Order: sequence, then C-alpha cells, then structure tokens
Amino acid sequence: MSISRREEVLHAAAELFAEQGFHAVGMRAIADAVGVRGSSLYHYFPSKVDLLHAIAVDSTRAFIESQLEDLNPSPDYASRVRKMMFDHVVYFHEHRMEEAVGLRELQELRKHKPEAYTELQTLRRTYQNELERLITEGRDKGEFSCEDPHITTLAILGMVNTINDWYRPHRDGPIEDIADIYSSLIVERMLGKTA
Amino acid sequence: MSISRREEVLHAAAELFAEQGFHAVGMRAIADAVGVRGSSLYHYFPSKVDLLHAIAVDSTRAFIESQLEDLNPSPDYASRVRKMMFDHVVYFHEHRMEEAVGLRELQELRKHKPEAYTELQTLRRTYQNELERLITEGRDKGEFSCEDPHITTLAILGMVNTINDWYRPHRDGPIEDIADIYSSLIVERMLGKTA
DNA sequence: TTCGAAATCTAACGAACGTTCGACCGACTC
DNA sequence: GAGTCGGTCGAACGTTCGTTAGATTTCGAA
Repeated sequence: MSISRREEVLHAAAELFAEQGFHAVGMRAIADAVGVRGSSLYHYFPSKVDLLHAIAVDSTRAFIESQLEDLNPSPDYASRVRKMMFDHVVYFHEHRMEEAVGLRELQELRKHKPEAYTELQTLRRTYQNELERLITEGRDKGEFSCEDPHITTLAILGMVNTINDWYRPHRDGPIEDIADIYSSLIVERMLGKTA
Repeated sequence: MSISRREEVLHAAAELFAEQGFHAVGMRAIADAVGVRGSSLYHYFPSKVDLLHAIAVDSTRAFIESQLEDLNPSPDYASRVRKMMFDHVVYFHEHRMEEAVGLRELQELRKHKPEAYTELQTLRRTYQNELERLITEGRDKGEFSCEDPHITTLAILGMVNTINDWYRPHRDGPIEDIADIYSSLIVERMLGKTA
C-alpha cells in the first residue's frame, strides 16, 4: 500500500516543477516519473494547473500551520523569533521542492486560478504579519532596538527564503548549523537584541 | 533611428521572460511585442536559447562591471560596503527585468548552453567573492565585528536580490530610501560596524 | 537608376503540448 | 458467475511550439 498514487504524483510533479519550472515539464514527463501513462493523471487531477494548485496551496498551508501553531511557549520575544526562524530554515530545507514551486510559480496560478493565487498571498501575508508583529512588539517591550520592523521583516524573509539557492548539505554542513547562524544573525544583529 | 531593432527585441524578450518565465513565452509573442513576425527574430538570434543567453550574460556582466569598477575611492571598508550595497539595490531596481531573468532562468541555460551557464556562475562568483573579501578584510582591520563572513555574504545577497519581489514604487517610496535602509541594516547591524 | 545586401514577410514543417474518449482489466459485491 | 467500479491504457484531437526555406520588400551606395 505505502503512499497513495495521488501523493506519488504530487511529489514527483513538485520535484520536476522545482527543477525545471512549470512550463518546462509536460504531463507525460510527470507520468513517466511515476511509471504511468499521461492520460492516467487526469483520474486524479482535472488539469495541469490544478496539479500545480494542489502542490502550492497544500505545501504553503502546511508550512504556515506548522509554524504558527506553537508560538506561545516562550515568554520573551527574542526566543520566539529565534525559534521561528530556526524552524523556518529547517522546514524550508526539508520541503525545498514544494516550497520552491510555491515561491516561483505564483504568476502561473494568478493567470489561470486567481482564487488560488489570492489564497496563497493571504497565507503568506499571515505569516509575514506574524513575524512583523513579534518584531514590533518586541521592540516596544525594549527587547529589540530595531528601527524599521516592516522593512526588516521583508529583509529577513528574503534572506531565509534564498538559502536553498546555495545550500548543499555535503559542502555546507548540517542545515541546523546554518539555521543557528541565521537565527543569531537575525535576532542578535538585525533586530539588535538588547543583551 | 533611436535604438536598433536587435536591442528592441532584447528588451521586449527580457520583459516577457521576467513576467511569465522563459517557457511560457513563445517566439511569436516576443515578435508581437516589437511589431514583427516570429520568423524575423531569427535574423538577429539563431535560436530562442541564444536570445536568453544574450539577455542573461549581457545584463549580468553589465551589472558586475558597473559595480566593480569604482571600489577604490573610500579608505574605510564600511563606506565601501555601504556604497556597494546602495548601488546594488538601485541598479537591481532600474534593471529589474533583465536581472530577474538572469536569476530565474539559470537552469535553462545550464541545460542547453553549458558554457554560458558556467560563464554566468563565474561572473556571479566574482562579485560574491569581492563582497566577501571586503567583509573579511574589514573585520580583520577591526572595522566589523562580523563572525562568519561567508554565510553573512550569502545572507546579504539573498536580502538585496529579493527586494524586487515585494518593492512597488508607488506604495513603498523612492528606491533610494530602501537602498539606504538596507545599507544601514547591512553595515551597522549585520556586519556590526564598530561605531 | 540600378544593384545588392539587409530586413521582413508568408507558409509550412515536424514535434510536443494539454486534453479527451472509449475500451480494457482486475478486484470486489451480490 | 454476472455486474459494478476505480484505475489504467492506447489512440487520437486540435493547438501551439521552435524553426526553416524561399520569396518579397526596403533602402543606401554606386
């Protein structure tokens, strides 16, 4: 039994889309990757765009929910931001294929599935707002010396979302080490955590 | 006479590639954008991939050269890094179409024009090395308190290269203001400029 | 005014694309 | 053993793709 064929298709398509881009991958190539004929894919997804939709929305929602569910524990903002960023880096590496698709093929959904596009934008905005809120409140409480929480939030997200562009496990060591360095860079330096 | 038709094609193709991606744009669509038939494009470029090649290599080389030519003037490293980052942000905004193509369609060149791909990688690496060198030497001279110049360099480049993903002039104000905020964030905070 | 090259055109090629359709096959129920 | 149904198949559809070939136009130089 293992995993269902539908999930097998989703994973293979995510991998191919991430490597070559949505338009560079044909339905027959996806089908080949799971050992099936092209027409069989239409038993699980009504169209190629719906396949992209499933990959992007599912993976983005999974990320946001896994990240926002346990924010409460720590009392101080510095620890909360640090944990959030550490988990972000690790999660993005473990799910790098799906997340790459969610980041790169947005305009394709915007064209052919506007409601899926706005849903993704809303999800992403929710996460961004949460990070910006933590930074702003942490600064108001005197934990951070950050000057512009909004721009700083965007800068941070740009940093962590591009790690997958250069990170190679064999060359750069465990992803947890990178996550540690980035977390410190963010909390102690960019946010100016008041010792 | 104005600009030559060849450059007109390059600019139109860069815009379309940036908006929709290499594979989503057909030769006929590029031709339409300049008011010409599809087959006429082959008078200037032998293939679609060569068109991409020209856009990516030309724009990347233009950026690197414009950035590396006047690094000498200032004596202290902090000012040099600050100017380099400020110019980087402004340049990336002014040439955002071409630079987006250079960043996003790398694997397409890798597939069909390996030598162009390695050329781009070398150019980019040159720039990255120069930034890392400034940071390392600045730290050795006691100007910075930065701990890991290599990772910090990658984090910085990830930050500045993703500004175009969210920046909208009407909503976010002059690009020079953003460039100022980012430059300060980089030099004073991430590199820990010793006041 | 004539000539030749540069630039653009029309028309078509074979291939690949996303998608549809109807048949088939195996496993399950009655 | 007959019937049902989810899953897969082969084959084809209309379209678009990148590209080519050859005719035609444009236009400055001789």
